[in-house]
Amino acid sequence: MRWSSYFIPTAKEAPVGTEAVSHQLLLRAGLIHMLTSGVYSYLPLGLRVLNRIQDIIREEMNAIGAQELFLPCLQPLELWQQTGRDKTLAEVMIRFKDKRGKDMCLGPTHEEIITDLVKDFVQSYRQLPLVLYQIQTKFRDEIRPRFGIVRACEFIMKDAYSFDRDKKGLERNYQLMYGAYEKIFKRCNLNAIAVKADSGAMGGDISHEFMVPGAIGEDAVLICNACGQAMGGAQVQSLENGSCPQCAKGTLEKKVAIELGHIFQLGTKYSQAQGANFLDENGQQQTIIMGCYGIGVSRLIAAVVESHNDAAGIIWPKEVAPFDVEILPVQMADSGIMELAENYYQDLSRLGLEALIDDRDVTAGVKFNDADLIGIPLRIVIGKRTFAEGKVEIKNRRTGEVMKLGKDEVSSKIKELIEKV
RNA sequence: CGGGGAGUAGCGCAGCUUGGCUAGCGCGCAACGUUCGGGACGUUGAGGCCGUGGGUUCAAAUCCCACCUCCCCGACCA
Repeated sequence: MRWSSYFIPTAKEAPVGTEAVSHQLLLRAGLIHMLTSGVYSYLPLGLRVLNRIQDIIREEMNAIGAQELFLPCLQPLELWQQTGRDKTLAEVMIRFKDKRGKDMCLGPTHEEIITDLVKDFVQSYRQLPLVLYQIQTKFRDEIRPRFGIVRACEFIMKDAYSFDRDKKGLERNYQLMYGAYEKIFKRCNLNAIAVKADSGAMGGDISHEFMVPGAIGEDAVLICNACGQAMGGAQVQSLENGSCPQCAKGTLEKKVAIELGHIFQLGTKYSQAQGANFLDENGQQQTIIMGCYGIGVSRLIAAVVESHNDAAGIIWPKEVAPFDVEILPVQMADSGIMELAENYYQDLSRLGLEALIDDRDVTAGVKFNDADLIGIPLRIVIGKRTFAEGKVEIKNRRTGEVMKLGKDEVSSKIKELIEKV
């Protein structure tokens, strides 16, 4: 992409009232824009990051045999009345009547919808297990939206649902999801820790939350300073200032954290209420055993920025960066420099790399500062300082390290350099 | 919903206490010139229902009342 014609509205100052670093940087770097409280637009740069995170999630979900589908967010309230969650989720549910006066809502989550779907198509144990997932917009009229896209009223979630004939199958799928979640967060360069959690409005017995401790967050985790054991959920309250129940040696340190994902062994809460049954090999009717597994996809963007930034801006991990490389020609008036920049741009796209070339006619300082702000991991700086000697500079956004390369080596070595970022 | 703060140009702010003439400043934006490796400089210019509605007054950004919106702290959640 050419910066001059690409929509990246960067800002020097953070908008008033923003507190979280990730919120400020996402706004300043032109990734998101607020429409109203808790409702955000994703601008081209933000959408690129979102897409890369979604790609990672899809790969890991598909790898454990989950199948992607896409459910409606426009939903009849009667499905929610079957489980009673029209009442338990009443606070956050956005409800309205359609033209015929029918009660409708915008889906705050999708357990009822998927159970209704599966009920219609699964009749036999031969069709189980089944694991389905989607990446979808959820609507929750949050009591208090916070920290930009960390808690939004309209947000993107990956939600997966497992359907098994017995508890053993559920436990197996639960473990597979657990493993996939660890991989997803690791690939996003997030230091997530899994803690046992309360099931809350979802229901069921066992559940785990994946938390990333940091400067902000709406949750808290306790971490033992001796054995490293992490605890969350109800334990945060009950064990605060206590000694570690795991090793009995260390004390527990409280840290705020962002909840990235939550997995639940639901059991039969929904299948029973909605009549999702199957026949076993003896012709006996059984209730499907369910699990559900959520990741706050849009929230991950904020969590990554919260974990990877410095005073100058965002430092994208290469796995989720909106571009692989930024090409920064310093002297626009120098035709040799511009030609080389254009050649790199062509070469990189031939190599399958996403490059952003800053072809704006602005001073070097503006380009350097904006480059730091939007945080592309690797930067090729072409300027007269080194151009005359046939060299260009490669700068690592994270370390600040600058390497000089012969101008003809760049295209052949760039992939290797990106790998090492 | 309870408690606190704030709405003045695209963004950041001053002015309000003690009403008064054409509502200012910085950034950004447009044009021209000089600059050109870490947010350059000069000149000129465009851009405002001062959150909304009502009231007080000769006169309201400023005083009074009501409402709306946003942010921060609590309960909820990915």
